[in-house]
Amino acid sequence: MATARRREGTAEKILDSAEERLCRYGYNGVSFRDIAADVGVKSASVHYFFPTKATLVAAVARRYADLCLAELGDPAARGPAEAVALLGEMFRRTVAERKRMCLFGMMAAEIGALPAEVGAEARRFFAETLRWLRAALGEDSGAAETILAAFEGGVLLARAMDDPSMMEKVVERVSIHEARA
Amino acid sequence: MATARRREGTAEKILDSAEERLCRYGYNGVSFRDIAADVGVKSASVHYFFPTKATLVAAVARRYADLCLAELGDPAARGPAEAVALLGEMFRRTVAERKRMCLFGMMAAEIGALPAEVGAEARRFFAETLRWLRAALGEDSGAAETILAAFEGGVLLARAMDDPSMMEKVVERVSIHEARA
DNA sequence: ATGAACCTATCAAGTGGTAGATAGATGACG
DNA sequence: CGTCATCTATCTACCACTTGATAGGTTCAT
Repeated sequence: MATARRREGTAEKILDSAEERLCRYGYNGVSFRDIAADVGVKSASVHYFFPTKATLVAAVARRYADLCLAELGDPAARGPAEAVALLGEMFRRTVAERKRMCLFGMMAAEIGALPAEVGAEARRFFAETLRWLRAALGEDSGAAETILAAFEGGVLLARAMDDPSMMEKVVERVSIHEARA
Repeated sequence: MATARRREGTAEKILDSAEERLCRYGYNGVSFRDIAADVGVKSASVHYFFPTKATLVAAVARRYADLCLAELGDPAARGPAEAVALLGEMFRRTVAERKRMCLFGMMAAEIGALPAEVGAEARRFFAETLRWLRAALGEDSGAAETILAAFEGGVLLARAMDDPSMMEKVVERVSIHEARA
């Protein structure tokens, strides 16, 4: 869901590589050495910027959450249908263009294997996204959890079946439902 | 989603432990030694029954998928609303009673880190479950993907927020929507 | 000459996997 | 019946490799 960045220093390149790998292989599928190779440095240099794996992954999570929430913007500035379409489009892009998990979808699945500080960041992301959705839909709608769940699950389905159209079907159907409501 | 078993030999105990750990920590969060300790044998004995990690995890996936699909039964034997309620109940139980991921939800997330034979088993599970749902809903409904996505995503949300009521809200809302349709 | 940004080299722990021994059950055959 | 061979399930002991992490040195711009 996160977008492009340019003119990066080593620290940002490390975050980029870590994010990419976390979204594809999960926490235990990422190693300092792989990240270092992506960036073109040695693994000790990764430790220089991020002393432990927990601090590195927490930094990735924080940057990712901030970027997503910034992209969502002010829920009051949009009607319910537009808000759902915007959120759906972010998920659709993650699948279609990046062919990877939403970072926090991955972290939600693996939460039992994550350092506590990373789990906390995941909880924050979902809480804030739900708050945003509820604000956009109207507080009494009660659809926020289901819409977010459908989008996250759509990514799972599309990845498991290796078929991005799964995600598109979900976004389309949820949008229609919400426009009708 | 899988249910209880009794009078097990070592091979079944190994599958039980592996399934439990896979649902909680993911593929790379499971080790032969941990499983062996659960069962009360040495890791070489696990290799005796399942020579490689890929064969072990594929066996877990096969058993899990077969059990789930057997529990779903014949889609023609139920109306659409009942079918959705049954599927929803299976997901609800996974979260409320086991406090873990649906195995294939986890595998969908981590699919990039999985041996090919395991990924194939995941694809089979989702394809068959969707086929079952489509048969139950009526072929032209087009809601199957979204319903399954919402349920899988509901598990993610409930785990990330450590709040089983998330899953319950999703099941409830999807059921109501489907009963109305 | 100070400090940031790297490096080399290493460590202890854990990984999947293998080799070979052993104890006990099973069964065939004289 | 006895006993010999085979099979199953388990063990101990190891191997090569990867992991996160650390210590200490080098390079280079300010």
